[in-house]
Amino acid sequence: MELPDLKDDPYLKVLRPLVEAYLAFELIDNRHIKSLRLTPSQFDVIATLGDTDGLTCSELSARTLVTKGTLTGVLDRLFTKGFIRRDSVKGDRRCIKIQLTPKGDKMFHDTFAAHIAFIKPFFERALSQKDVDIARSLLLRLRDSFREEAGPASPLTSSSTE
Amino acid sequence: MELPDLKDDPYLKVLRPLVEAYLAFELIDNRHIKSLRLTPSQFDVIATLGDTDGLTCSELSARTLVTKGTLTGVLDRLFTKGFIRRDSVKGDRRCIKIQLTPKGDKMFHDTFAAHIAFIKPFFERALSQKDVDIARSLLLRLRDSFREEAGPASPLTSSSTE
DNA sequence: GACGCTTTGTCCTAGCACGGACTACTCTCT
DNA sequence: AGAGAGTAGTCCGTGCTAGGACAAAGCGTC
Repeated sequence: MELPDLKDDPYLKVLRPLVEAYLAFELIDNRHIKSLRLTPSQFDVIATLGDTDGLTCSELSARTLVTKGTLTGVLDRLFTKGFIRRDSVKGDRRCIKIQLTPKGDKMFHDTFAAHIAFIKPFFERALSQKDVDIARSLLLRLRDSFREEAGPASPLTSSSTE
Repeated sequence: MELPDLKDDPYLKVLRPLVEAYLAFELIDNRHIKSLRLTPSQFDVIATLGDTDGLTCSELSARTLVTKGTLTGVLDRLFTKGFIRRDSVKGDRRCIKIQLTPKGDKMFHDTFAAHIAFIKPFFERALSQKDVDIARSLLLRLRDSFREEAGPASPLTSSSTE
């Protein structure tokens, strides 16, 4: 994407690698998820629901990379696959509590740890322990630079700023 | 996405920052592109076509992040906006040469440098010159780790392995 | 209780992603 | 020349995305 010919610029020298590293990761990641007969969004939702006792749609879209509007369709497909239930919530008839079914829970336990184990060696192979710490720190500084003036950057991965 | 609770694992400590840094960048980047009344894919195509004397569809999809199948639609929309021409190629009637129109060329020159200038400060602010070199090296190692056993990873950003 | 304001989830539009199927054309090999 | 293999671009199906519009429901105030 918009990877410039002006890439000789010293500061932009990190743009391409950032994009390329992420895309290379994403390719591998998605390929593995696909082998589970899930889409990335579906995996995201199942992983987020795992080991909880149910979340509402808005909680789900806040904790995943799936926006509110998209969530409806993703949940529809997970529902027809039998992985989730939609229960009404006592006390607030606007909300719907999304929960994993036993089948969904099995999917979560069968695949989640396996997925992590699959991903991990790619990092181990590339970076030493020390490298990890350095990379982590630099990436977080970059992230924060982009987040700072980003306006309402949405609480996407707002998690621990760590 | 699939960001684990197992994130205490030392090697995965770099997964979240990688994803978050990229997404934070992408948010800013796309926001600016949108202000130009273009989509990221459209910008990608225009930037790639800029300062060339025309590319075929397959060259375009090799140099951008837009796949062959998606390209048709993207080009359709750029065509109706008057930014590109589709000319037949002498000597190979399978090919179509995609070229910027004067209007497209103006768009390219007006916006490309401006976009780079817009992005650059975010990097400058976060990283010193030295940091850039380190980050670059680590990210490239990560990228290559993911690319190695990636099978036919498609010549996406195959550019210089640098 | 009636007024407004916010939140929740759904639906809609335009656009993009991928991969597979398909047609049209070119190239290679015999 | 003819057969087979490869390439170029299009089209299709399924799914995802952002953002905006919307109705239903809850909350605050008077």
